[in-house]
Amino acid sequence: MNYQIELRHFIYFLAVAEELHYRKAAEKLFISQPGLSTQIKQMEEILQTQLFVRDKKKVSLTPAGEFLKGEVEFILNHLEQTQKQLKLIGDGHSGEIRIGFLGSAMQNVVPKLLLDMKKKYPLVHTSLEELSNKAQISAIFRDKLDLGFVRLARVPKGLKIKPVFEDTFSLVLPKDYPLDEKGFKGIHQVSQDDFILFSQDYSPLYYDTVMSICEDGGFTPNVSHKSVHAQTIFKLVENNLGIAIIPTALQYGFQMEVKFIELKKIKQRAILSAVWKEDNRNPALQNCIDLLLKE
Amino acid sequence: MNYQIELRHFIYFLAVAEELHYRKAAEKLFISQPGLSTQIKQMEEILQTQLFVRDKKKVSLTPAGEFLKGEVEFILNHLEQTQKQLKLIGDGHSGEIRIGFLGSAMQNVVPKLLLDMKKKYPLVHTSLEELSNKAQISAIFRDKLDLGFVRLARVPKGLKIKPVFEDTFSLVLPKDYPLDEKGFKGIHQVSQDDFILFSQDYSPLYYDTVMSICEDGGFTPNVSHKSVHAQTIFKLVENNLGIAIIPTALQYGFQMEVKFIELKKIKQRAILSAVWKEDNRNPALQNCIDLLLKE
DNA sequence: TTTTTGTAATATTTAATAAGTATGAATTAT
DNA sequence: ATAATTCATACTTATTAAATATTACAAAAA
Repeated sequence: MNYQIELRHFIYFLAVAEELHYRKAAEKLFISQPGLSTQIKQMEEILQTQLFVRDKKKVSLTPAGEFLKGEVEFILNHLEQTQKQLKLIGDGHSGEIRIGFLGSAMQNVVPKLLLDMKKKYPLVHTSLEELSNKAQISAIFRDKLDLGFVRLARVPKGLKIKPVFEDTFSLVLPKDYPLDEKGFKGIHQVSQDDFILFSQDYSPLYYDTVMSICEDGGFTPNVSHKSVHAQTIFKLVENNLGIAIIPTALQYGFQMEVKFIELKKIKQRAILSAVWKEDNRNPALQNCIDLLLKE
Repeated sequence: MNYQIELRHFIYFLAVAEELHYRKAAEKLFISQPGLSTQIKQMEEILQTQLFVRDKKKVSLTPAGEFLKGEVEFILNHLEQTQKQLKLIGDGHSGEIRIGFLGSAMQNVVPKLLLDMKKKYPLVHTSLEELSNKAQISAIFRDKLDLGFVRLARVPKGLKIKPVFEDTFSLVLPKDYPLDEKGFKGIHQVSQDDFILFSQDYSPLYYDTVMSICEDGGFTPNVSHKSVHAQTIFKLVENNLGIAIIPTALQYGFQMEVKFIELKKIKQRAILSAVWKEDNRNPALQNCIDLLLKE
């Protein structure tokens, strides 16, 4: 008596509305004609609206039926589309990946990944956010980020980390500094200068690495300024407030009056790593990581 | 084995997606928990997509499930509306338009529209609901509302927005405040007062506009209270807890012991806009919009 | 530790109901 | 007339949703 309308009703209705003929519609649906009759009748009862006029020898739609036909076509199409879309998302071919990164990852790793993703999974959207190491780790834990690009040696339990880019370090010097690529023999030559570094808090690994570079050169650097922005560091160097050591990749993309000397002979490397949560449920993420690590 | 998805599945799914708890969802649906479990499982099989993660002790949605939740909300709302429309058409009327509005739209725009509609389309029913900007946008997206009246500068993709009423702002002052229309020279005269505003969350555009009015007056307002109801704001002003700036139209329709000074010389205007979904399928809506925009 | 509590998943049975068969009534065509 | 075609009704069968009872597992409490 008090049934609920179901999609089956809509499918049957549409067949009758198209054929305007119960037997033919029933054949198309591979059910018996009486079954179809009762279902349509039931449907009219549930909706409390007459949908067809059975006018002795021919069936036709009422205005309400005409309206419903349009709606049912829309609903069934929309449903089909939804199912397709759903399957894609479930298989990781669609959806969204939220990526966090350090500014320095924007020089090569991240853009390359975005291009590869777009090529292989054009339906996957990405959202990008520049964040500190710490903020990325925390965001990944809270499931606010799927993938991060950090400079860290290790990460808390539950997260996975893989190096994705290894870079040399470079000295950043003011344009008029009395030393150039040719004259450069070793890091000890700048031991008397003030140093401008990324703050320890922002990237402990970077900080420790730079310290060890200087130690290997036989001195402890005099750190005059700390910053979290490459832009700021360059600006300070430009204004003769000190010199810096940065991952080489960072020298591209800024318009600055400074010069660089790449520290090729030094063993330390600036390592950028990808981080993600082991049990992340985003199906698109695995595809993304596979793409990132495949080479 | 090879079943077909049914609306029942969607209704069950939505309950679980909302409660994230099988037993509670089952109770809400007045069915048994095992029945619900099997139906959801069947649904996942039919769709060939995992929708929930049952993580021993807690249930959560997969990205695919998250996507489906939004779609199901839309589909079920649309269906409900379709049934209502169908019944009206079957009964010889011609449909229903569901309108949402901010309280301030009730002073002129909405009543006028209702009168015009009644005159031109007497068989079209309207349902009205007072909602915040945000709630209207969300309801329009989920097909719970056909037309909204908001104060927003822009709306998400897929929605259309058109200004329909431009209003000045007015100062709201306590009855005994030592300033009146004659003595009023500019907004700077009230720069020392506390301000009571509609909350930023409720109407960001209003908030920003009031801020810019004060900035133009050379000060940053000291906001002491925020509210979402004009009634409350007037009450607070009446009790000398501060002064307010509101769209002028709001001053009508309330019985309050406050006085108003219209800020005629100020360039900012309170703009009320109509919003609707581009691909809304309600046939009565287009007529309504035409009527609304024709002047 | 063991017990209790709260959770979802199985197994089995029962009840609801969609769909089938057979048939009838009404209409048109021959 | 008679036959053929249409949809509706009565009744039966087969399918399947949903209920009951139970299990399995984990977390919280004793």
